[in-house]
Amino acid sequence: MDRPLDQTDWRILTELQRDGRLSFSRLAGLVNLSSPAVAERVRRLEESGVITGYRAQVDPARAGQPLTAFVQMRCALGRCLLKTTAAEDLPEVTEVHKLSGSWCSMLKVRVASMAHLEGLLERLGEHGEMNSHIVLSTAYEGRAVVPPAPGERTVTASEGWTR
Amino acid sequence: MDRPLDQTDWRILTELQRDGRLSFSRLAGLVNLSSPAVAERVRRLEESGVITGYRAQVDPARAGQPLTAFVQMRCALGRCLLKTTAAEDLPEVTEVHKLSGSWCSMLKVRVASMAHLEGLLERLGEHGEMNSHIVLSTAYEGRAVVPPAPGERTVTASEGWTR
DNA sequence: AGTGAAAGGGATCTGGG
DNA sequence: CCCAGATCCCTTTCACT
Repeated sequence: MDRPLDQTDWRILTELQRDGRLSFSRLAGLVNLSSPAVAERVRRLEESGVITGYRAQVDPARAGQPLTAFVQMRCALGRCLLKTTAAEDLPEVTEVHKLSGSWCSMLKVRVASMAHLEGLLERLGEHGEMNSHIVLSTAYEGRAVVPPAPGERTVTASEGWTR
Repeated sequence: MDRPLDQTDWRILTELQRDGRLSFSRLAGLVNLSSPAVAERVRRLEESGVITGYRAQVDPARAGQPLTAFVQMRCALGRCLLKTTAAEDLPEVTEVHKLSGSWCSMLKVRVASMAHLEGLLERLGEHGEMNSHIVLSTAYEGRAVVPPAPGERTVTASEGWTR
C-alpha cells in the first residue's frame, strides 16, 4: 500500500521538520527537484499520514509554563485516565502514554508554578497511585525523525514491528 | 522586557500551532486584524523566542520507528549522559531531561523494533543504572500550549517561577 | 515520476491616514 | 493599527520526456 520512503522523501522530511514554512519552490531547490515534483511528493506524504501537520513550535517557558514534570500513574479500577475524558480536560497534561510494566500510564505535564503542579497532582491523585518527577532542565526535545541507518531493515507501521 | 502576551497574541499562537503554514492574510482574517498588524505581531513573537520555529509533524510509526519507550537513568559518576555528547550521537533518543529525585534523567526513545530497543538499552546501560518503560499506545502527544486560565497569575520565564 | 514554461492568483510590503 | 496599491513570488496546470 504505502511504498517505503526513498532518499528524496527523507530529504524533504528533514527540511520540512527544520522549517515547516518552506515554500515548494525553495524546497525544490534544496532537494534538486522541480516544484511540481516536490509538491506531488509532499501531497503524498501528507495523504499517507507520514506528515500529520505543520505546527508553530511554542516555547512553554516563554508562554507562562516554565515548569515541566513527568507523572507515572497506576490507576484505580474504573478510574483509568485513558478510559475517561479526565485528561482531555486538563490542558496542563500535554502527553498521555499507556505503558507496559507496573505503571499503567506516563504523563508529561506543563504548569505555571509549583503551586499549580501541587494542585494538578491532587486532582490526578483521585485516579490512582502516582509517581512524579520534576524536570530540572531539558537538554533537547522534539528531535526530528531521521531516516534509518544504512543497511538497517525498514519496518513500516502497516507491517507491524515484530521480528 | 518582553511584554506579557495579550489575548490577540494567544489567538495567533493557537492558530499557528494548529496550522503552522497559515499565511498572514488568512491568519489576519481568523483573528480580525489586518495582514501587516499580524505580520508585525508574529515577527515579535519569533524574535522574543515565544515561537521557536515551524516544523512539519512526522508520524514516527509511519516513518519506520513504531516503538516508543521512556528510559530513566541513574548515571554513574563522570558518565552522565548530559555531560557527554553520547546522547547527541544517538538519534533514537528524541528527548533528554534532567530530573530531580532519585533518577537523574529521563529519556524518550523511538526505535524501529524490539531488537533495536534491546541494542540501544545495552549502549545506554554503559552510562549507569536504567529503568525502562515501553509505550503500548499514545493517547496524545504534543498538545498545543494554551493561554493561562482566566484569573491565573501569569509568570514569564524571565521572572522565574518561584512563588 | 519528473521537467519546463506560462498563467493566474495571492501574499507581502510600503507609504499614507 | 488600518487601508490601498504595487510588486514579487509562489502555486498550479499542461504538454512532453
